[in-house]
Amino acid sequence: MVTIRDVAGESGFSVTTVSMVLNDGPAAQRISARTRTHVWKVARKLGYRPNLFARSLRSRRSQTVGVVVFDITDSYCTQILRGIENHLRPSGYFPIVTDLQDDRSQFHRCLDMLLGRRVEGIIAMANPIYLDAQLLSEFADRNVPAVVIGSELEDSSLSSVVVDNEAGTRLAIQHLYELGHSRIAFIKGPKILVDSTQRWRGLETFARDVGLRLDPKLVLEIKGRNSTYAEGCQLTEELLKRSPDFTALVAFDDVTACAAIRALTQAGRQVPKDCSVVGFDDVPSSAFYNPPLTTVHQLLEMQGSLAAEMIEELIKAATEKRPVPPRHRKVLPKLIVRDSTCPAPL
Amino acid sequence: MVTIRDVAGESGFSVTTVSMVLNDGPAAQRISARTRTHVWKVARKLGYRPNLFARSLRSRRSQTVGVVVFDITDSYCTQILRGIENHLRPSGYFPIVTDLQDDRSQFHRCLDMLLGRRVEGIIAMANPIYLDAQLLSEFADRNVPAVVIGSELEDSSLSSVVVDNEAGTRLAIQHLYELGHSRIAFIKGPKILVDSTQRWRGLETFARDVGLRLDPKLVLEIKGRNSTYAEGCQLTEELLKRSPDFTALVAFDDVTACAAIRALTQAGRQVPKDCSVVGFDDVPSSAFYNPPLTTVHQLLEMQGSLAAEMIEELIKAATEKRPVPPRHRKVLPKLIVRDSTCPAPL
DNA sequence: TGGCTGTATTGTATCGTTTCACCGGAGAAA
DNA sequence: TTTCTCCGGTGAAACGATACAATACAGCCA
Repeated sequence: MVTIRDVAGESGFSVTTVSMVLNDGPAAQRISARTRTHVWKVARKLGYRPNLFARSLRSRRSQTVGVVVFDITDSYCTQILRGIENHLRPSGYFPIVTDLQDDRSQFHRCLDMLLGRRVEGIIAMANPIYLDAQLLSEFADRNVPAVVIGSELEDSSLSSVVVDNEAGTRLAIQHLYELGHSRIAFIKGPKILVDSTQRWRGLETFARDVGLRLDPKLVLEIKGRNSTYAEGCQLTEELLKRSPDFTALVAFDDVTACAAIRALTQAGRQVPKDCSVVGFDDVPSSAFYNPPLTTVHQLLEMQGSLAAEMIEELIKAATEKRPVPPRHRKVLPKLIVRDSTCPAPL
Repeated sequence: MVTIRDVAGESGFSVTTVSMVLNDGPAAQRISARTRTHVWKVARKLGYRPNLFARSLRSRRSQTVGVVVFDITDSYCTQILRGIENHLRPSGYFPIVTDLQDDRSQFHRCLDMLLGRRVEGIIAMANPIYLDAQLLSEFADRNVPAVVIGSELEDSSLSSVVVDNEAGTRLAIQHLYELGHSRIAFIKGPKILVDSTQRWRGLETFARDVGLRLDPKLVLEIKGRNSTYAEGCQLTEELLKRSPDFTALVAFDDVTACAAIRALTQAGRQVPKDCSVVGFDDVPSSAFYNPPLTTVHQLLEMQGSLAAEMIEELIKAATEKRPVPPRHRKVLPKLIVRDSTCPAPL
């Protein structure tokens, strides 16, 4: 293994000079251009790779950011991850990922792991079921800059990035309204999720704004802690039983929407001809559903990118011992129209 | 930050002793039990966390394994990742993940990243389109133990883990055969993938074994470099045009199978009543398709786990300068029967 | 000549561990 | 008594980088 000392020896300059040149920081400007190019050439020739352990040990900077995902097999997490990574790369930070595996109790282990590896900041994806305010307050305790994605923390000292749920469902119902639907059924999300309330509010306010009546008989709610395919099917069957004359359905999310389509198909109703369905999230498989699903797309990659940008700011502020107030950003989703919606039957 | 020196001072023992005790290696056996418990107690009391940079710098061991995924947003990769992580954790290794982002040209960057972080071994997920033998030979050049998942490398010096494709498709066609189907259509995978050949061989040999005739008119092949929903639809339409009397279809993979179901539905044929469909891979969304898909499940988590086990062996061998021959393991998939298959119409 | 300035470069301590050779003393063997 | 052997533990030198203060030297003015 070739060390900085080897480069120094071969180039005829001191290790200090080599270090300054290779780091290409402000200090490198004090070194003459001739020396700089020469040192670079020698380093390249010898195939020098700085030892990150030595570097981090001395400089007390790890150049890493910890990322806590609640389930690495969930595309929600990985799309965000993609955004984080791409944003972090140019700045020289490296993401270190730990997976909660949908298990709240692993949070401590993950956090310890990251702190043990001396990450300079942490980005956490908050499945509200697993990651609550109490758990998140640990970040503050440990005195590490942190950004949370997917949980609104207006009152907290943590920064956050969230999707604008209300705007999203407005897009969804507006789309159906413009297609001429007026008998619309709804499956609301579980009460414990703030997303549920926000998404519902978007539907309600739009309906009020345009004077659309929402029939309470056509509104059902997921009882479980989170949405499942099975419950989606079951609630749809219940809706059909209650009042089979609806021509469109807005589901809390894509899982529920797909389940609804399945149940409608099973009941002999064709989607979208007999009933339009719209979801929320735009999970990757929704584009290939039978039929392809009209849904609200969260810009997950962008959310990751934003979070990365914010954590970089926080880290910079922290190293300069400059206090910064937490920031809260909300990203606007957009409607993706596919084949699960069509004009209302006359 | 509390260091080992603080623990030494507080406990009254030397740094060396503390180090030996806390590492709990063979050397710790030379220290009396009284001392050991005392040191542990002090370390816990002070909240001591060893500095991994210092440790790795001195010991020349990073306790990390590099993982190269070809696309982090692909559930194939993340399920394997889950298996790797769970296997690695108890042994104290930490996986460091880099993402090729479906871009072959990023391979060098990823590899450099990992080697720069001094990983002790590498596990690579081989999407054969992006990761070929030529690229993989780099591992050998860089002299780092490596295991490849998803690419058969019998002749190579690299170790590998693969799914038994042939056994998988045998299960698929056997299932249809037992349901009474004899007019079966097939969509073969792209020629450049070895998986395609292997999966086809499983179908052929089973047919030969039971005396089932495969009509060449009912066999189509994906022309693109990899399977897509669009081409799956198109090929299914072509099959229907050629000879609409088939009662079952075996697709190369789940994407193709879902596309086939979509195309069949569009053409007015109900699945499974008019035509059974079976896929391969069991991607998570297949369980929620309309209808839920019968498919061949690859034990991805187990594949990851196996790869992790193998890399640990290789690392151990390498540190002991003991040569080990590459190993090649093949895991048996299993059939998951859902609602896209049913007995053949009489 | 001497003193001053600024630029280009250097020497050395240091980060927090592990490693390796060594050591004091107690008991056993000679 | 002397020598040996363990046992239980220690001191100091790495590991490979960065930080900081210091220095050599050329150029310039008085």
